[in-house]
Amino acid sequence: MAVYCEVSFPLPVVQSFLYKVPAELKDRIKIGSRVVAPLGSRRLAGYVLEIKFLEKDPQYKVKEIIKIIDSRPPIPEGFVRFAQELAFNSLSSPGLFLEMAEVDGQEEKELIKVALTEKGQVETEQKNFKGKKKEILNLLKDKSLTPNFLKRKLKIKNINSLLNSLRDSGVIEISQKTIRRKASLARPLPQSKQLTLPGITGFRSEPVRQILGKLDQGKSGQFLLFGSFNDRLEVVQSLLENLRFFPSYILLVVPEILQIQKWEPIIEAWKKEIVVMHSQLPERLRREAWQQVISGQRKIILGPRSVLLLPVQPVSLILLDEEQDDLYYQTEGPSFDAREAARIRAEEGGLVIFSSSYPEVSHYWHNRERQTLINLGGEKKVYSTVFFTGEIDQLLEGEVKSEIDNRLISGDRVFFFVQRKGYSSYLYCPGCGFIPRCQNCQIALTFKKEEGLRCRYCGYNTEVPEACPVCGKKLKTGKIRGSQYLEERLSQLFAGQIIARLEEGLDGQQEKKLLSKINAGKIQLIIGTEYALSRLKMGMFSLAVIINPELSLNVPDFRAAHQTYVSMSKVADLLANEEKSKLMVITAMPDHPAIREGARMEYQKFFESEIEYRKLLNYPPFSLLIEINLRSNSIRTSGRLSRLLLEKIAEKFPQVEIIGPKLSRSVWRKSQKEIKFYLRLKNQEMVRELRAFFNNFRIGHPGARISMIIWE
DNA sequence: CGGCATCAGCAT
DNA sequence: TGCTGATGCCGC
Repeated sequence: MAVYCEVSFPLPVVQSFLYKVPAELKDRIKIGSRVVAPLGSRRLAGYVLEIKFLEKDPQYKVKEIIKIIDSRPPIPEGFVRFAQELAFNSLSSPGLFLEMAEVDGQEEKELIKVALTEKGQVETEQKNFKGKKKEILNLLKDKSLTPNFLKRKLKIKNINSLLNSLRDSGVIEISQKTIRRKASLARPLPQSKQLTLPGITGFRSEPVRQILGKLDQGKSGQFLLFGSFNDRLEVVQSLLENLRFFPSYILLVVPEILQIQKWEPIIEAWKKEIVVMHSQLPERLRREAWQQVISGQRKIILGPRSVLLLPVQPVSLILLDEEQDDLYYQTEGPSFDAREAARIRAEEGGLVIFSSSYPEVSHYWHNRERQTLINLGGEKKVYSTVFFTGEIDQLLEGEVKSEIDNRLISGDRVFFFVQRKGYSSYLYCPGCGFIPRCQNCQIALTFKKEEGLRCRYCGYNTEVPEACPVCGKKLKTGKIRGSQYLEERLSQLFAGQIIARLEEGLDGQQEKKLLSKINAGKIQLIIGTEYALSRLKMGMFSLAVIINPELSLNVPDFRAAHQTYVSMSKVADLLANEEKSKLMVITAMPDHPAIREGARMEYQKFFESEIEYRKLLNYPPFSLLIEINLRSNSIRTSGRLSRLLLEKIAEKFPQVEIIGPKLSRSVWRKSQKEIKFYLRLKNQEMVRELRAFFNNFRIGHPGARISMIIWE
């Protein structure tokens, strides 16, 4: 009987590979070992998922492991299982997640360098080559370079075929050497004397008792902590106090690095115990932080979703703050849903606390049903709300203007929340109210003289109709007032005032300057889109004006109302907690629950009406939606794949309803198109089967970049 | 992902 | 015929 092992590589290849373990490595190989193995013509570092004993080789030919990298201990088996489960759920490879878990990087790296040979020196002088080859040789004249550098510098797609042909004609040589780095050694967590929890103390004792009660019984589980940010912080503070001497790690997760600053009170209070970790930390600081973590000196880790992939054990508590935030699943790099990752990690015996002032609607519903909802009560903020249904131009000259004038005189800041940057126009029929809409997304098409009608969501383009297709009248242009329009109007009305526009497209420097001027009170009028909300401090405004929030109800997504509610509440959060604080909403739909309750921060009222709507339309939580995204460089390949995929789903899962597909823009690379569709399921039952099906499909089509998000 | 084969378009 | 970029398949 020979020893074999299953290896996963950090490549976007879902399947693992079987290797034979040579006799001399047999005793040292473990689950979680890092090994070097031949794959194709390459030698690659991968991770051992499984060790097997087989009588003989399977059908295909099996290669041997080259060596074990044992400069640090193997990754704990529990963590390997976590990576596997997460990879299965994310249609990704365990190896990719395990690689992300190596905080201080690989200790061995292959460095490839290209240099001219003597023959090459001569031939370059003689100018024997043309085109790209000539350019490569010229660059190599005085020094050797890496293939990647050449690729970027000369914008060559297929650098290796060029280099290989140059090497074959003997003018260059390609050398390879391994770079070694010192690895940090993980030590076991120092044993603590305290093994059971102490009597619960602290201000927020009731919810804390509820949470810790479960932990004390060694059970895993989850809670939804609903309440204002400050109330939630108090609970966290009390949890940390009670867990202070508990021998386990605590992960505090925020949706983006920017949000870490909101946690300053906790960071300050726990200076000696907490560590902040994220990718933008300089290399040296990150290593230092990691040392403090693995030595057990600091057991509270605060950071973005990547902290969920830190191989620390045991983890007793994971807090996912602002759990409704899209950034938890829409981020660059291997895609995974942080909420799911947190849930899986907690299966080893930890607790997950999802936390928010405006939880995702079905999440709230499920937790209420399961009685895992911890309700700290809504916002208790003092401010007044006014709704206007009129035209913004007139309002800006009348009531709204005098209000703004007052604030400017008393030195306060005023925030204007707009839906988009720039301008945009649309067409409508003055006779019957017809608006040309996108045939895919059902949202109003924007109108530009030069390019006609275009969908800002999927890019669908069409010509301007001569007349209204319904009643034959001539179409008119309507205008949506974006940030640019507003800036122009405000600068006319408030001559002499500096106006800041905080929106996508600012570079880091500009943004910093603007923010520091705003914070210093030098700029009092601030216009911002969604982008501005997480960058401005809470409570720094005395007046906020929300302009046409109903536009965001238009996006073709069943979560549109909730997202509108969230951004309205976030604007309200920017107001100071004072009698004179005022929120003005200019909208055509003052009675829509998302707008009415969003402005007042009445989450539960919004929830009650939204849940009715969900029930009516059979959206989650009353059905389960799987959102599938297919990404590719060319629409043709992804189109072909999506057709194939949908055909197979229809065949294998006839009871599943397919919604879509439609074309949309990638959130991260806006130029990249993706194909999106939804599958509607009655309940959880078939989810695992569908996941297996998708993973299988990926093995058959390794080029396909598919991601899936489950809304239940 | 990266290596490798294959193909089409284009310049010789 | 050879160069070059694009596309697709595969790895144990």
